Amino acid sequence: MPELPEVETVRRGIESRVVGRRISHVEVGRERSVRRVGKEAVIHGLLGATLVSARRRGKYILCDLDTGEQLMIHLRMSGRVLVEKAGTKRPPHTHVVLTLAERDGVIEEMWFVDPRTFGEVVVFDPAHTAEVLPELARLGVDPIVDEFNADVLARALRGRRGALKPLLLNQHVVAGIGNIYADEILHLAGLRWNRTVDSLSRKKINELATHISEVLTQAIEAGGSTLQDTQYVDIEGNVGSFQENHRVYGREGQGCITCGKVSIRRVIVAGRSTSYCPRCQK
DNA sequence: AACTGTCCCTGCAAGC
DNA sequence: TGCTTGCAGGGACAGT
Repeated sequence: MPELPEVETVRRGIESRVVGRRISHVEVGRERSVRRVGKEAVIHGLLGATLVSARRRGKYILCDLDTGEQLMIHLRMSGRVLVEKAGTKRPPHTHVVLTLAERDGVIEEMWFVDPRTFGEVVVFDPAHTAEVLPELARLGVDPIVDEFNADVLARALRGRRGALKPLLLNQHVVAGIGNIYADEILHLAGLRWNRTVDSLSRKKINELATHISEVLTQAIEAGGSTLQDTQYVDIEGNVGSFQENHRVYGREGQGCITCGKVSIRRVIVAGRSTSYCPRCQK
């Protein structure tokens, strides 16, 4: 499922393949994908526009357009962005198609594909960001885009109650971590999902900050994680490889890579499947 | 204010 | 074999 590393990989793909291209045609096949502002705003806002940048904040991709408006793409659970030559057979659930004006004799299309339709494509005036995308202002620190270290993490966690894993999943605390990377980070940090913030020594916070940066950076380098359902692929259709480095996620019942002594256990925390080593994570 | 549980949706795998 | 059921989960929202 797309979390920060997968979204960053898609962002880089958009940056290299779509930024600088003028949009000559727009198709919206399923209105649910554009539910926030509606079909007309998306078509009218994108037609004739050129993407001038592709940024990311948490799991949100934000592109500036030369018209002054912005394009936001959120993949949620099953969203994919693909670029293919015009005329290529589109996969099922291709809900938004942007035709990119001819270049070097080739016409390409950017597809937004999303079987489960949780994802979104939004076009909006940045002057109205607070009304259209109020959640953007509430996003916490992005460990890759923003300056991120133990002090920043300590500040983000200050005053927070409850278990550590739900806090890592809370986009208002740290933006971009989802279920897979939360489990991977906690295993590397030797911390169990139910630890509370006030039980963490300064040394543990330092380690946690280091592991957040490390795991996300390494996962970006690996092109993200593609699970068995192979939902996630990058803009060229390639799978990621970080799943080969997963230490706990999806390894229930298998031996812990760190201690080799006990099996990875799985419980449900905050409605999410959670894998951990009962020996290495305290 | 900040926490937890429910819902949205489809594809896939397990079980009868 | 072919159906039903459960599971996957990001984030908004309602309820506490």
